[in-house]
Amino acid sequence: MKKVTINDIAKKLGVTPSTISRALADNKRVSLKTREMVKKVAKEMGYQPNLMAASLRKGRSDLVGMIVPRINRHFFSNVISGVEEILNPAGYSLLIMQSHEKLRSEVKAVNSLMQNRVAGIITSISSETDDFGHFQYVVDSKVPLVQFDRVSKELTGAKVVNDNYTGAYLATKKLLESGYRRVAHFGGSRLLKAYCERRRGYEDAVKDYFGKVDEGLIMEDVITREAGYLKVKEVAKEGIDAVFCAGDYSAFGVYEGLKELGISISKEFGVAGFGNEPFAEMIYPTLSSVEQQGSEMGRMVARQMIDAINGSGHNIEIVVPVKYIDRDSSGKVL
Amino acid sequence: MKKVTINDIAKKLGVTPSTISRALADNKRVSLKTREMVKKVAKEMGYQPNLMAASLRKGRSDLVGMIVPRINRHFFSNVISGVEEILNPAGYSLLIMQSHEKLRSEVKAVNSLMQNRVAGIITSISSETDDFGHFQYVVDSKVPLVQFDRVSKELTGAKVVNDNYTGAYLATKKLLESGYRRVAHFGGSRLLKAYCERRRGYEDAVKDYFGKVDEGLIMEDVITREAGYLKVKEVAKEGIDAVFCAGDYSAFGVYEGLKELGISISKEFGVAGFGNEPFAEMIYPTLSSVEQQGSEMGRMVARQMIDAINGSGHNIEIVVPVKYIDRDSSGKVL
DNA sequence: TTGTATGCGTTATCAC
DNA sequence: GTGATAACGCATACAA
Repeated sequence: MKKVTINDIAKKLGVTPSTISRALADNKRVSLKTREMVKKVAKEMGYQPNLMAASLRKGRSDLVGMIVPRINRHFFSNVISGVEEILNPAGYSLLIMQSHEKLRSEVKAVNSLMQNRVAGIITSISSETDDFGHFQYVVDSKVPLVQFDRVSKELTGAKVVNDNYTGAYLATKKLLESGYRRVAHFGGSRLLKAYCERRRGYEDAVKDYFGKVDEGLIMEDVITREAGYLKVKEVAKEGIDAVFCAGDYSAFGVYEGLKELGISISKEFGVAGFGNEPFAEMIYPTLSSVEQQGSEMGRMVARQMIDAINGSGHNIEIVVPVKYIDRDSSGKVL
Repeated sequence: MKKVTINDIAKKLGVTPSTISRALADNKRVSLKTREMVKKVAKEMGYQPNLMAASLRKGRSDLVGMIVPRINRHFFSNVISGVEEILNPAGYSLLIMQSHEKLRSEVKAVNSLMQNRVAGIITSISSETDDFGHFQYVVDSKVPLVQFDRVSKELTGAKVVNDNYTGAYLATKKLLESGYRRVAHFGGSRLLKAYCERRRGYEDAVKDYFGKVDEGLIMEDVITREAGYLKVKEVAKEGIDAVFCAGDYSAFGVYEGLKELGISISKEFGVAGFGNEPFAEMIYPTLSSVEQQGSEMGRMVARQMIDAINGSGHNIEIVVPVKYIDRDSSGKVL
């Protein structure tokens, strides 16, 4: 089955390819009658436009590239889903790549996308990335770049981030109001703004409550389940009675450590996480957490991208609200 | 910054575009000296090949399409990850679309991918799909189609599936050996082979143990958390003392129902799931489940696709082994 | 309202 | 070992 082209249709109808091209594009300069006829015949012949040819001709494709650290992370896959929700109906398809948190992969991904002449690139920067040359190249090439979650101030273009600060503030505040006195913070990498913001939220909440913050209660790079487990076993004996974790996985590690120590979560020790992973409401006791609205974020990102592609892009940072979900782990009710 | 083409390089070096094209492709017919020179200059000039042009000319692209029901499902995102792991180094990029379990979206996705002239399509069929015309069209167009997990016998091409049967058999067997006497099955849609296989595994395990299976213990379309919750409340009073669920989410629903009924999981009522979602080992008691090796599956799928693209495709069904993970919910030890 | 001509950037088939 | 030329399928500026 040979692919049918507009030339084939043209021949069949006794007109020229240009007419077919215009008719299929619903160009008003073609009579309605011809347009309908062309579309009918095109369908009958099983015509499928060759988007590569069209893109080559037009100098731009309907492909949008997306680079995320890992696709199989709840948050990222939700964002992807939200992006598709808007981009697909708008006629764009998503070319997805993973950086696996590696700069090298990220650079490769950017090159691959650029070679595919994508209409734009959406990305959440790898945690390892400290050089932005590859993304600068994108910007310099006038290819719209929209960043989300993990963004760099060095790069121009739209940025969409979570309100990490407020989420962290609310989670910490609740722990304090529940009566816990020494609330620690298990944070993430200082290199990523998202984690800095969460730390700031924690600090401000503590400051607003106590007037000052004890730096000794802040531990950085405690972001995995394993790290949370080890760290809580190390510090729980030191009078700490609650912890706001910058991620749900480390919060779960904290659960494991506390259970092993025979310390009752909630009753004796408060815990709050960030991310609202599916398991947060499934574990015992249920984990208070901050929900990042992944798909909502994806939709915002997609809209920014469409604007940028249409030349009406803004160089702004959009803050998507988060939702603090209060559950049992941060109350003293149990 | 105008895009630099092979013509620009040719002009700069005083040779013709053909030579540049050949040199960049490492064609032996051009002298080593020239090849090196061309590559050097190309890099200096910041040349990025235009893959759309190359694809148009060659009649095939380096894009592989992938259609999954939902990207933000643990299993599917793992498969995607595995596929990328193999496909990217091989020079292919993934064009991903979601069907959201809707036939209409699936058809649209197929058309979109075909219009982008993908080199092949990887898919896990939507649960709603009962007509395969769109995929048949792919096959007829000689575009390699590789199916995984949810496959249809009606379509030729490589298929990669989990060993659903054995996983279900082992999970059920363990429940029986733990001493539960009336083990029910909460299954999925009868339309999907994966669920049929799980049901078969359950049935055979029960048959091997009791000599016969009580059809009354099998409930279909109980696959969501909500459904599991409702169904277990409905049947727990009827003497059933264990259930093998075709999915972890319904198993969690069962947990919720049992807790509400004051029935002790494991001690009084055994539960096993399928999928080994991250939460399975985080909930209380830990949930026995069957692990589907998503990324391994993805890698197999990708290899089949590459073979198919290279013309050495096989029309086979590959069964990827699963791993039954025995945890607390299916023992009577607690 | 339709046709003509040209080019998008690349590769492949001839020549030389 | 390199060059000239055509073609992939489509869209558009310009003519008619």
